[in-house]
Amino acid sequence: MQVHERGARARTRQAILSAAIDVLGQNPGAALGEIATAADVGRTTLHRYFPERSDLMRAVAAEGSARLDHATASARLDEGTGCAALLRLCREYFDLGSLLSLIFTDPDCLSESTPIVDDGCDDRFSAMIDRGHRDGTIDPGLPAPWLSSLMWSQLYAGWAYVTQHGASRHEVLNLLVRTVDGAVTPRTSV
Amino acid sequence: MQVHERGARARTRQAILSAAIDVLGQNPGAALGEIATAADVGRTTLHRYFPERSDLMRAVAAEGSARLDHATASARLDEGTGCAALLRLCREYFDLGSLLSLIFTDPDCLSESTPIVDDGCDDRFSAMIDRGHRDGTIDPGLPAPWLSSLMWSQLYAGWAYVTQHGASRHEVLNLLVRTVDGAVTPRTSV
DNA sequence: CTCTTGTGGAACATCCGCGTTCCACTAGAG
DNA sequence: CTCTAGTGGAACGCGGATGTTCCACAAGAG
Repeated sequence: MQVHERGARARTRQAILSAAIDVLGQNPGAALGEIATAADVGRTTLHRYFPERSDLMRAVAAEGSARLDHATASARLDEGTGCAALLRLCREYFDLGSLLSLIFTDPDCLSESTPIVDDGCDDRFSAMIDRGHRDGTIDPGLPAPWLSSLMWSQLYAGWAYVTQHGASRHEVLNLLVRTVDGAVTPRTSV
Repeated sequence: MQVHERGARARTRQAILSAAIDVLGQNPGAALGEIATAADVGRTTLHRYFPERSDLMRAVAAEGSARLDHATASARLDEGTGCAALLRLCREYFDLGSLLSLIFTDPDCLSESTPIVDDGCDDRFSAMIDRGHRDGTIDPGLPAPWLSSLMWSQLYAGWAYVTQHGASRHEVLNLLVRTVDGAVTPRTSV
């Protein structure tokens, strides 16, 4: 039954990739043995799916980019005010979980597949920020690249806060949205 | 002249430590040879000052903690409103430069010497935030530990922005202060 | 000058992660 | 049952980083 074979192989491959994202997020220089242990497979099996470390890194980058693109699509960046879209994006990205650590601690990993994070060169993101500048929901003094850095750093801080302090994802997400909202909203009094 | 000898040894030791902070900040797993090259000394000399890698790491942690404490003291956390003190702290910490990268990419490194960063367990920091909560300059809905995470993540984002985008330190610091200020200031309209 | 100090280079043994190979075990298809 | 796919363990060679030793060189003190 080839379908079952593919199912088993696909399942193992996915387990390795998920474990790799978790482990590499906390330690980009982790040994392959650690990843194999985390995935609950032997190191031999890992090498059977990804002969060299670089093969695994490429697959991790592809998986991460796919999850990232899915989250971006779910945020519907072109709907509502610029600020509302930005906060929707924060909520979607926050669900990426441990992938946030990997994106932040190993920027070069994903940057070759999807150079979104560091460079603010994502057209959709820039367009969203520009819309916010025009509709008055985002401070025009804050350029899109800086807001990209701002958002990613707070996402990482929030995720680290959850994992290290054992706080509720929901509560931390609320704090995060609150501070991002406050940071980008034009100051009415001043 | 023992003074001169001590001066020479202290100078070399300091050069190694500064180079280690720079190099390890960009790559926590850097080889000792890279650090030695960056410090413009031979690998033999590095081992003469720090026999094992762990010795160097400890010294780096001590040096980082010292710089951190000095910056904290310069911010005079007990003067002015809570928000003003927080922004002063951001300005002082931003001057730490490449040490920011090390603190953020290798949290375990300094956490044993000065567990400030992740835990919001610094009493002076908590007192400053509490004062801000009372004097109305910091949103009472934002707890001190989260503001600590927020501040550090923004500092790292700002430093990375300077090093990668080649932006002016002054401009980036202004953006940083602007967004931190907006994030913590209570919303008057809402 | 000589002697001490600080240094750098070369060589070496060692350790650890990587990549490979081979073999034994288990579960499901037939 | 047999056969096959998938897996895990043991062992090996390789390469890079580490830690050590020895020796040569330069600069300043005496």
